[in-house]
Amino acid sequence: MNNEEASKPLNFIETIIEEDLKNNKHSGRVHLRFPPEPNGYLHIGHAKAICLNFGLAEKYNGKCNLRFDDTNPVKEDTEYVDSIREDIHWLGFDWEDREYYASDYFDQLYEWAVNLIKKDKAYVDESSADEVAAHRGTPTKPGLESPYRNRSVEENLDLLERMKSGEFKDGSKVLRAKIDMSSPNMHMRDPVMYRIKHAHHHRTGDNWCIYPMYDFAHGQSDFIENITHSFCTLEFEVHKPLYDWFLDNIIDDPEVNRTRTRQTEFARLNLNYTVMSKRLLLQLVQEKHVSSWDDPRMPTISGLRRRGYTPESIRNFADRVGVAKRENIIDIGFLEHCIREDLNKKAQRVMGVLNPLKVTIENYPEGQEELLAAVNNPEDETMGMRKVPFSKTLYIERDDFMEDPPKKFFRLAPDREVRLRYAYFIACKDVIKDTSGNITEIICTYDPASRGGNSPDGRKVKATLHWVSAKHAVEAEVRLYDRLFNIEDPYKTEEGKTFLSNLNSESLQIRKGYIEPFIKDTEPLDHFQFERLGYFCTDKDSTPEKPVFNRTVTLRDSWAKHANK
RNA sequence: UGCCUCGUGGUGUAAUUGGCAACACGUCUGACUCUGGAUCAGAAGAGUCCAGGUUCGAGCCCUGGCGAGGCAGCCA
Repeated sequence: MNNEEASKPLNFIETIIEEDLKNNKHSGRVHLRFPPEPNGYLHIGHAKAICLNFGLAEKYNGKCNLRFDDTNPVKEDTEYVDSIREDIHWLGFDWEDREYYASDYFDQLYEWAVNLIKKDKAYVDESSADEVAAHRGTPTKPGLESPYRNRSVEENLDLLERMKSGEFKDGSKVLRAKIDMSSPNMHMRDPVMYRIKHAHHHRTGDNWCIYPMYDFAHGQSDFIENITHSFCTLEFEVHKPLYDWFLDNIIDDPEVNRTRTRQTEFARLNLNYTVMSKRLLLQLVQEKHVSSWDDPRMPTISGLRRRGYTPESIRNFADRVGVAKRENIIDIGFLEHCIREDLNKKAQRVMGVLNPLKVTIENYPEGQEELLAAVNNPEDETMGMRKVPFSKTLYIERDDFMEDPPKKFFRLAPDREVRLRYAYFIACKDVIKDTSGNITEIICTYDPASRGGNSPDGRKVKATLHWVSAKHAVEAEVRLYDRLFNIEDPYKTEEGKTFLSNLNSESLQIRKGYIEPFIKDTEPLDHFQFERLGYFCTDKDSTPEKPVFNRTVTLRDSWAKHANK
């Protein structure tokens, strides 16, 4: 731990860990785990949990396991385990050889279930699912005991064995813990431990036809792996008494029980202008509202990666949003701040025009070309310089010219002079329009003495524009992304509508861009700043013949802010 | 009308045995600038959900309210 870390105030989770360390509860060990279910792609909310668990392990010189919580074969798939592995590694974390699966523990769990029956703490119930639900009561009304609750140990043992051997149909029987049907905590009302599912499991194949429930697998998995602290999100808070009940009834040694893992809950991450539920993200993918799980508009880690987010920016974001128990909604602008901050330091600068306006420099010699020196990154001298070609016919951004400019518009206008970055001062002399009055071209003159961007007489210009030589420009597809939803809270809908009605129909706009030749050899995941426009990232669809860029985020734009007022 | 958890600037997170409510993002000024970017300097913005109580002193302790979220899958 460095000094900066040591002086930073602790969050409530670090306080718990340090307290346990101080009391030597686990002999100085900190051993955590990140336990995703492989039923979907990881999103930025998971990134918070990943950074929390792996980050804490790093900070306290401990370990963090990756454990797939794969107790429900009908929802899970190896495609998801592969993506989860890739995403965590990409974020920069490593679980070494500690990649575990809840399904690794099926034998042990079964043995514990048998033991619980022997202690008369579990029974086989053959009520239907509807009956079980009806008998459970409601949060305000106690439940009713099942008619099968008091079978003999022998009968229960026999029935469980036969459930396991495949004798019964799905849904016909369950194994339940015998706890308290009148508990004020619904989860303690004889929770289901095992259900019958004749389904193929991505790892255990057809070995099993009964599968443990989350509650009967999670705490025990933590225990088996010798986890010291089990961090999960708030919705599991009401499960904690059950987490403890199973372990208390499984572990016979009181000393082991005293030091075993404890669950601590924290508030999950929420972001405005997006949704963070795997179910809804799956729906967006399946119904083709987005192209895939890694569509750059998705809040998935793979989507953010493709969008151009860096691991550092996400880790920094996770670190800075902090962790607490109260519900929170983080402004997506804060995530954007984090990526701008990182890319500002790292990104290669390049000039590109996305909405071109042709400029002819009338006093520039026909056929002449020259190379002008440009800085690759003003924030990082070591990134060096490059040459940008200049010629008589250029493109500038259409927004950078106004025939009749308002008061605070500094850019190009008739008879006004501006600088072309790293090139020359130019002044607008004429405007050419088509028959319907649209501007098709502007005619400018340049000042040869201002080569490189400064005029020897010291005169100032109020604006510097980016530009590209028409002849040398590389054509590219540029994908401009915006927020996926129109409103902060996509769940807020009119009567009878779903979150889909809040989808932003303009979240993707495709443009043909003209980029300086420097980007010719770009490869997927390269980051650039297109000067004055934003940060861009080469897409995986990109080819040398047809480069494709995704806009990660715009630059901050105080003019746009002013213009919108 | 049950149980659990949580209420601190617009947003998020702090305030370690009670001691002038701090930091970040955002917002607004100004400086600088070959990116209306970055950077730098500054400002506004909460008296800590409410009401009582203990105390010289309460965001923190006590009591009572109010509000928000979670819990009734053979999902996790």
